[in-house]
Amino acid sequence: MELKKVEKISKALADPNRLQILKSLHSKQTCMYCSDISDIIDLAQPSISHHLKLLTDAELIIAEKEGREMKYSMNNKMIDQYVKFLVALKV
Amino acid sequence: MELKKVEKISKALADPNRLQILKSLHSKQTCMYCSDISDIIDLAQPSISHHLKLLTDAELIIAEKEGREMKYSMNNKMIDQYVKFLVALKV
DNA sequence: CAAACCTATCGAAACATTTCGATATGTCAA
DNA sequence: TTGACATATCGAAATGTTTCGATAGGTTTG
Repeated sequence: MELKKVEKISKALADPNRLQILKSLHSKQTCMYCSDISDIIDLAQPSISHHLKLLTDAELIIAEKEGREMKYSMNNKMIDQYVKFLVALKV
Repeated sequence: MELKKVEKISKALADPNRLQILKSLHSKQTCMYCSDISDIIDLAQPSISHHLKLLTDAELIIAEKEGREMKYSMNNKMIDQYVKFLVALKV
């Protein structure tokens, strides 16, 4: 994995609200809608949209349009790749 | 691992210079001194000191005083803990 | 089609991070 | 003890991130 990509993923993980979103996605064991996320995180709608964009751009989550809603799900593959890089970093 | 700690480690990993330091620590398969790091990274001395502090505070590297030099080495255990958190995040 | 709804984008304010020159602190060597 | 060296801290400028209100762009429902 490119350092640039590692940096992007690390940045995406470096925020309490975004970590909370990921934890919720995990605990729900399924996808979530924007409205679900509003219930969990105490931020205005544009802020939530912003955080979801950063997570999506880092490909940590996958966004799918479903009617007028957006469906978000965890991208396990990207976590695996990131983890692989980290493990390879060890001496 | 606490979310606060995950955030701190992620922040520490979210910078190209700090990633470069970690990669160098890995490739050298050993500890490094500040001066070694100056050779690799094109930043002023206070900036390098700052980056090393963030990595040390996140416990990704271990700093030891050795005479008037500082010796830095990778903290594999912290990487393991961070990785464990990430893997547990998957659905 | 119009109104209601969901999400994204814009612009700006608040806040955090990065960077460096200057300088302080601690350590060794003569 | 003094001078040279290694690293840390301070203060400030530049840059990046987070947040929100306002508003725009699609989509569904009546």
